[in-house]
Amino acid sequence: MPELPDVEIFRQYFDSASLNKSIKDVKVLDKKILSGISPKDFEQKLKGEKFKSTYRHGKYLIAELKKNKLLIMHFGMTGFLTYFKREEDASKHIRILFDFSNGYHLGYDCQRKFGRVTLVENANEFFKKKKVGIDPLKENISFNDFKKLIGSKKGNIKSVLMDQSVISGIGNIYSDEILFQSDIHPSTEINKLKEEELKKVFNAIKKILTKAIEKEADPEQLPESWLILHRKKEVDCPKCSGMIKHKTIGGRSSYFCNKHQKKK
DNA sequence: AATATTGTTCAGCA
DNA sequence: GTGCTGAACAATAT
Repeated sequence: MPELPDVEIFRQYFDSASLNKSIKDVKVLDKKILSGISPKDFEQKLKGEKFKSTYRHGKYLIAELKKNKLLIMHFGMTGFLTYFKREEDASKHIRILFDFSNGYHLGYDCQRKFGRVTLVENANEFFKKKKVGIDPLKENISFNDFKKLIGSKKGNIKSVLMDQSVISGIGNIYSDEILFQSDIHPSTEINKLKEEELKKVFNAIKKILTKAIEKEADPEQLPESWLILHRKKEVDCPKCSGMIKHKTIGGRSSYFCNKHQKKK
């Protein structure tokens, strides 16, 4: 679930819940979630601090504490944040817990433990080491830059869209959505795409991610015409008279319309 | 009971 | 070096 729009909503949630509150205690409930730092170090370095501001890069949420102290969170497949007061309102699978001095708690919940949390001094260094590509909403890249960026890649368009070292933030669900709305079959080789098709993809990325954030990344609020609400085999296409098909592409479960997303 | 699942990473191979 | 495939990771739902 947590792709770029979801993480942006997490960021807004984090802001309204946790900014400028004194962190009274930190509990690492599952050390597997931590990367590159020991639970002891992590807890020690955060205790008594405050989250000052946040930003997002791709699927990463970054919270700044003091200068040169940044909490970086990735949500894996099942991660989310939960802010609550009473213990009985805590969700299952909270792996890291922040206690604020106002008596409230912020939980980092991650059922499948694929998410990772770390504390770094330099975010750029972290992203460089991780080979994380550009954020498609933050960096205002031109169509020409986009062409250069993905033109150096080979393989099918879906895999390239999901390649985090090129563009950061697009996962399985949104790559399907982008191609669905661009009328392109997900397994189309990227070098077979015409200029106008690339342009469609370029525009769809921004349009779809922005719209999804506006609708709080909540499927119930997203337009009925989007593929995201019809990710099932053999249902009618919400855009044309075609049929939704399923296939594994780029190692992921992909859905597409057999009529308006014809394989070239 | 077998299978599938929104993400990332790595091994093995072409 | 690049790309592809499959596996591993872990927990749950169908």
